[in-house]
Amino acid sequence: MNLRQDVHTAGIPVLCQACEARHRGVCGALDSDQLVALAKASSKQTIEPGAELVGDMETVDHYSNVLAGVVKLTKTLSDGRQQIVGLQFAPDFLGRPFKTESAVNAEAATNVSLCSFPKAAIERMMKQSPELENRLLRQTLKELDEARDWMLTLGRKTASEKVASFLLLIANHIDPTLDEGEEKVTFDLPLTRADIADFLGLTIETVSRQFTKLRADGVISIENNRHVTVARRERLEARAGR
Amino acid sequence: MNLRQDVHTAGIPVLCQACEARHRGVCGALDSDQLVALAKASSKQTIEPGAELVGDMETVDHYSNVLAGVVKLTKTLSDGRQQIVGLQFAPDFLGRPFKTESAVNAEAATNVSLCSFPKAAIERMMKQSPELENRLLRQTLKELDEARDWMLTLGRKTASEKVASFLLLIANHIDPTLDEGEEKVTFDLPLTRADIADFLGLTIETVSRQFTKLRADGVISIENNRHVTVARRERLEARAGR
DNA sequence: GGCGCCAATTGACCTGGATCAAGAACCAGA
DNA sequence: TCTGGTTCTTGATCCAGGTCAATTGGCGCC
Repeated sequence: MNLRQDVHTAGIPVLCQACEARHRGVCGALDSDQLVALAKASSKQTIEPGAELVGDMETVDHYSNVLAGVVKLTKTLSDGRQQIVGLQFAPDFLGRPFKTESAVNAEAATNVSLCSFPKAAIERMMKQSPELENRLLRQTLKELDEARDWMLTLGRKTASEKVASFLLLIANHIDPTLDEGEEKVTFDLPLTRADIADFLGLTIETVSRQFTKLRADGVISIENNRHVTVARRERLEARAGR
Repeated sequence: MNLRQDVHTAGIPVLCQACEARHRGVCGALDSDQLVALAKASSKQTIEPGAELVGDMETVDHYSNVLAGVVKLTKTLSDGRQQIVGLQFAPDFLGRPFKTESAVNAEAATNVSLCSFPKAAIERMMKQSPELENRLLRQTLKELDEARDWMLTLGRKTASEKVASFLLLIANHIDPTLDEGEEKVTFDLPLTRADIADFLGLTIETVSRQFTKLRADGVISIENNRHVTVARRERLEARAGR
């Protein structure tokens, strides 16, 4: 985590080396001239939980890479009902090419650090570099796959399956290296109960009750409301539905 | 509709002119040499409702353009619960670049006519033509926007809001020219009640009851279970939630 | 026309998750 | 260490939508 910050604060135009290392950032697609140009235009910023990054219907003038933390993408009905339609983890790209207005609200769920570029700079480079466009296409396809997976969860799973699915999703994102295998996993929840409810299409009370049930059944334990230990991942997977 | 078939049966390498005319097909991105090559490799096919186009987890060896009809993309849990995660209308592109296996099931909802190409041919052209990749990126972004819109519907809307949203979605797709304005609209439902239920995350009984209610309230009328007339679109919109 | 089949509707009842209302735990600041 | 606000949990009740069970309607076929 500190490594990433160093890359940026050092002021050297190796911008987004960290993103590249994780194989999904957009900057690795550029040649060194382009990188220098982009480095000049880019800026790193740190954001507090709850801060709004991009307002719904707002004109967007920059794109960003998530360097650390979790960003939630939400949609809201006029009466206040809210749904989280996506979670962006490092090193995801943030922004909607080819549209000036965002259809979603982007908000920091945890402390977030971002590297952002003016919209115009990225769009200029997209025209020059097909490789950059290719990366954006891959990331977009990945997000589409994730969105469709989640539609199955939202439309057809029960509350307890939803909560189990959510925990697995977080577990897999926090440390993708131990994806398979590893029976026991530990992580901090990046979302509050209210956020989790908005992600799952449930109420906070239902989420809380499901956590209680999982605790009672010895599947997980929770300390300080955030720090989760999954005792037996296989049992969570069984509950998540296949 | 017959126009499109003529383009293909005529055997002339102006393949997918029809797609191009609708501004979203992929073929317009190619130069004439490429079009000739693609025309040789492509084949037009007509498919009956209910026929499976792409099985879940199946290896995919071709991509297609939807020329007419509606294709449903579904996901299914092991116990049979099903969710429609996308509807593809003409001239949408069908296929998942950069992956050999499909994560969804594709099935004809109505009579469908397709123009399909071998995977390899498209992928070769994608490398040559950045314009083609650009079109795929735009289509994918559009699908992502639609998926996220639908997540809000699945997670947070009531049954009656869901049904109203669905009717508007179909109405807007059937004839996009009369998008705004036009108080009265008429169209054939491309989906059965069971399909609609799977799209909305409801049961057929609930869908049916909501239709009955809309009929009783004079918002719509239905003939032969498929032919829908929306009497007052504005009232539907009010019910769909904003 | 009558018959069989499947899709859609309708009704009666049940239940998972929402709602409403207290508490308990957590945490920041003094 | 207390104190006040926020977040989380727990309990009691309610209701939208699911489940189960007929009935009706559309349509092709004999």
